[in-house]
Amino acid sequence: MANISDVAKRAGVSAMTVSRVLNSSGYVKTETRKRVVRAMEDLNYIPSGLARSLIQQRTYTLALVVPDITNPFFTTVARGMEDVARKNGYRVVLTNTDEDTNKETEYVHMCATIRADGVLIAPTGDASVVNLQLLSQQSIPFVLIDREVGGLEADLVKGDMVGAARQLIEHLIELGHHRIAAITGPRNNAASRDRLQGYQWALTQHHLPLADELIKEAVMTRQVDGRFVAELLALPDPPTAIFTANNFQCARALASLRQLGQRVPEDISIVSFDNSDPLCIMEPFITAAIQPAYDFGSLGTQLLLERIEGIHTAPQRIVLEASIVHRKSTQRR
Amino acid sequence: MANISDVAKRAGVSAMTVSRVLNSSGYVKTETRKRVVRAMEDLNYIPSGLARSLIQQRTYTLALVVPDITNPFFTTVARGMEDVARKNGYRVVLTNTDEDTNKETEYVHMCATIRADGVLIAPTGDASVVNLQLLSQQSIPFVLIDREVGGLEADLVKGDMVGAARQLIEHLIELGHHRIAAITGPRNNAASRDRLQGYQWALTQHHLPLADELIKEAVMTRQVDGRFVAELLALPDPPTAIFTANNFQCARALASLRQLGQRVPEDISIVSFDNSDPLCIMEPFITAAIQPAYDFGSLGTQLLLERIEGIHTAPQRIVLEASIVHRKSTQRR
DNA sequence: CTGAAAGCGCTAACAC
DNA sequence: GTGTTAGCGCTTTCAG
Repeated sequence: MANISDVAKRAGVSAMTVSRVLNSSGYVKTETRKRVVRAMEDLNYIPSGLARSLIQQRTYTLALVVPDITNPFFTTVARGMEDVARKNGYRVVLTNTDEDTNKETEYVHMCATIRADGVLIAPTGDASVVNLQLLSQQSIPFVLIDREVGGLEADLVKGDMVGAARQLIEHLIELGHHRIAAITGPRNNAASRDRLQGYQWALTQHHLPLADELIKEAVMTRQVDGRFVAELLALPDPPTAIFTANNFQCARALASLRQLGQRVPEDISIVSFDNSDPLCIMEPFITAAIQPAYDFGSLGTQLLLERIEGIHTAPQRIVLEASIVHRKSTQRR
Repeated sequence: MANISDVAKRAGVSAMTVSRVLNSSGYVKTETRKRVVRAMEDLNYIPSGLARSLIQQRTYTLALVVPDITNPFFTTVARGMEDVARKNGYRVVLTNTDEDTNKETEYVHMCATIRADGVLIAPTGDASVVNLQLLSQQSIPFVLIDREVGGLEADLVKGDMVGAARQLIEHLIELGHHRIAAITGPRNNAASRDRLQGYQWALTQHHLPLADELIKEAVMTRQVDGRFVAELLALPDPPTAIFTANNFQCARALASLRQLGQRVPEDISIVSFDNSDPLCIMEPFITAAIQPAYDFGSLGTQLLLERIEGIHTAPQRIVLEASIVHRKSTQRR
């Protein structure tokens, strides 16, 4: 692999002149430039990003740290990030924590090792605070997406999940449901807490009782426990509607319902979050709160780039509205 | 951000000793080591991967270049790659070409710039050959997955798509279908060609006519043209079954059918490739050829790592069988 | 067991 | 316009 002095030698100039051509900086005689360009082509020269980054103290690399790259929500975030990053001359490195705080630690460490210029991160939970501190220590700017971390002031782009959950539940209440189950994520995760809070507020405001047995705490990944639905239906006074807090929980709930011979929405209603996977247009039937995932990525990255350029100082909080999409998974009771 | 000589100074040793501790290479007195470790912790020292890679001429970074990271097939490939890479001390950088050969060129260039140690790539099509040559020029090992490139000898992991498509079509034929439509990908793409070939073989072997009007050439991404199905059904002698060549084509076909009031499988049967997205377990009803996507990633990466270590020399070809999963989208005619 | 010198490939700062 | 020198942060090589 040719390096800069190979090119310089072949063009009969110094390395510095080659560097100038490379960066279109400083003056280079047109004729010299041509000779240099020719030499670069002859040698298939591609400059080393490593050497460049080492001296410039800039890698033009951003990292995206998400809990599950197979979740359509996060792949959409990734696209939003990618687009903004590319437009600004940055690369993106994707990483996947599997909702595991230790893996997250590893990846955050990696971000430091590769000297990423900034990190967009959907933290696994409140325990992520140590990982974020690591980034701060290394003075790597970061922006949180989707999830806050208890007691941490930082740039953030999230959805108004309390409000969205509340609307979903109120929709059910208006349809006459008052036994509404919730399958949500773990409580050490701010996104889950918000969604559950919206659920609780709606019930409380409408003077409906909160029943512990109607709340199931599931994981946010694909490995959602399949028994929750059966347990709910086995209750003495079973729910007539189910609220699920994400893509996977909803899919699993639907599968369980089908297995148990329950029809949606005739026998039971269901609402969810983020159920927007175009792959599932085949059954576009879940009434859901759709968050603007692409904007999470693009706005988050813009914030991050501003941080990197050192433009503003006070942490910014961007809260985006979700849109409630009424489809066919709910029915009057 | 602390560097190696900061640590050295604090520990009262030379940079070299710190390096030895870092790499557990050479002898360091236990006591000295302790002092060094202490200093590293005090300073939150994280060594620069840039400087390290520059001198070692190894980045321990692999790249995965796929046409669509939102396709569950490729996210599964990514997981397979990630797992093997991590186990061997390598990082993975994911990139997304959107089935666009120019974007692919950019990303391949990026692989060279960051001095990736190797590349796993599902090429966009036959035109990708120039991109692969670029890699060869830069002596960056690569392994093809899923798709061959016309006239290029290279390491490869793919599925037996001809065979799998043939089986799917034969299944339909056995059910009494003889007007079978095919919605496949572009012909400049080896994977599409294989699938179409399997379709054609099956028909030919069973002495059924090949009808051009039954073959629709779609894109492989989400943006599948929605009119194909309507066009097929508008034919004087419309098909009684449809074969789609990937996830997105199948989803779009199903949506169109539903819109047109066609029931599956009562009115029309449908079979597909790779329809294994767990998110769609809600309607697990497509009879499909499921390729071992995870193995594409893991085996491909193993091959790649062997290449990087320079273990073997003759290009290896690994062809994996798909499993035909009979579900509920087909019916006797 | 530890250190000094050199250099990976590039560019910032200064000469000429 | 172009070249020289120095150094980014680390490791290799060789000395001690």
